[in-house]
Amino acid sequence: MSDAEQTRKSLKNIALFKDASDSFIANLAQNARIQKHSKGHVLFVNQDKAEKFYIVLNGWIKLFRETLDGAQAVVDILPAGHIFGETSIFEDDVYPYSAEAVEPTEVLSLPLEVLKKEIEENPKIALSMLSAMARYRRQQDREIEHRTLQNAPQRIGCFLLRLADQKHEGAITIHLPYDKTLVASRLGMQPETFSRALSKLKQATGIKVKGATVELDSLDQLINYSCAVCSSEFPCKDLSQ
Amino acid sequence: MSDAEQTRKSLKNIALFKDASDSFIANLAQNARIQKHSKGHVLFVNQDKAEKFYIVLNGWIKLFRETLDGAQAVVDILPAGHIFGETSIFEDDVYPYSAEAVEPTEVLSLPLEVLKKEIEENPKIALSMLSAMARYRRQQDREIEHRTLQNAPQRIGCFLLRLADQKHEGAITIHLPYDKTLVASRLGMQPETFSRALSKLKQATGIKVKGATVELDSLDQLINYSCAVCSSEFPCKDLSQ
DNA sequence: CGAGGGTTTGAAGTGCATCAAATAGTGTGG
DNA sequence: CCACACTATTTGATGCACTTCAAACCCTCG
Repeated sequence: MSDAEQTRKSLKNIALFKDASDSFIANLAQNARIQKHSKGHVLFVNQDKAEKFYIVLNGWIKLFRETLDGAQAVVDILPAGHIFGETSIFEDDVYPYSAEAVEPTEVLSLPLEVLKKEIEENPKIALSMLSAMARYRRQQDREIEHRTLQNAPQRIGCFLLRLADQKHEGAITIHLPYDKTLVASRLGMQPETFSRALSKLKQATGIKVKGATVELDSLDQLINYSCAVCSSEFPCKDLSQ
Repeated sequence: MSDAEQTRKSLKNIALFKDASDSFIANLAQNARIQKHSKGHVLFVNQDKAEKFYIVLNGWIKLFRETLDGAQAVVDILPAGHIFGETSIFEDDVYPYSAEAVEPTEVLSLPLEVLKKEIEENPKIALSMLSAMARYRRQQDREIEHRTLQNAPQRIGCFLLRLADQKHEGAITIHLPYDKTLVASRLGMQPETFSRALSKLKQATGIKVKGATVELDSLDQLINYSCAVCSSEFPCKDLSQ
């Protein structure tokens, strides 16, 4: 697939652009650049002046904020097809977090200016953006709730459930999408805590863990364990995109 | 002041409506109802069908989510002039949290339908709403970071700083806006922890606490203590509205 | 095979929660 | 104005969850 084709296809798949006009997509595509980043590369840091937004083509991007003494809080970890940096339009044109490739990663880089203009002129896009923001907001509310009410093993169980096909019946195999260390930071805990909490979850629910794969006889094992301490009914919707 | 006057004035003061047309404000005002709620009254619960949004006229509204076993996570505590329930337009028309008056409280109740229509038809309002959502998003990101990186005394210090006039030089007196128990839940900790953490903060920074008032010789005491473990530079903007 | 990261395990410490009880503060009716 | 009831707040004692530091183990890949 040529770069131009890939660009157009990637843009079309973004929920934000589902009502976008072809001319807008074409305009974006024309200004798009594909960037390849190696593991550990930092695309931008918190408070940088924002001129681009991005779409992940493959690999993984970690969004995070960090303090002077180096402690970091992971905001999110994004797979292919996800967009980031787009909200800076409304935030003094600076990024509200830092972004780093945690794997060799390709991203599409696009000018915020073009998006900004379109949002101001095309109500449909503004509405799509509002939906996206509302969805993100719900996700964040849920995240805060989880950090407050769930303990480490329960948070892991909840994370696994969101990775699984939630309509699936019977036995399932789940693959962790990235390093356990990274999952730990995504869930706001230390790698050691993650390791121990996973053992506890294993013992409490009867799931089988082997390296990066997790096998369940049924989702109910996890649902009973994790969803009891959550205000959302299972299945909790995937709000990530 | 008559109810009609108060209604109009309250609407005009909402950031979301700063670019609203007079006819829209008039339309909203016509459909507005003032409700008085006593302490403890629950306006709606998480997942209720959403038909109204609200503006706090006086008193305090607690937004929260709770699990089956009664544990609750406080999302926010809103003073006069704040709006809530408005995002349900984009969320399947259900409320994403429960709302309770924590004091005798008056709210303005307004039909979501009218707002929804206006957002769809008036790009200016859609943009205002986007700004509001972006601001809220930043606030949530910060909240998650604080819960991850700050300990209890630091979170209290940060909370006090946000209550203070951040440009003020020299000595300041800060009044806690509501019950210490409520502040504790707002900060995601137990009342006992709050009490002990406040003592620790007092001892570490030299602030003076007497009931619900806190006296500082200067903001620097708190800034050094709390902002060291935060990714935002002081002064961190008030993002609440 | 050996180096280096990721992962697990152990031991010890810290922070917060929990349970229980004392104390302070507030509003009430007498 | 006082006594009482009730709630908010503080304090103490204890336990659990998570972190931290250290070391071992495992896996992968050159």
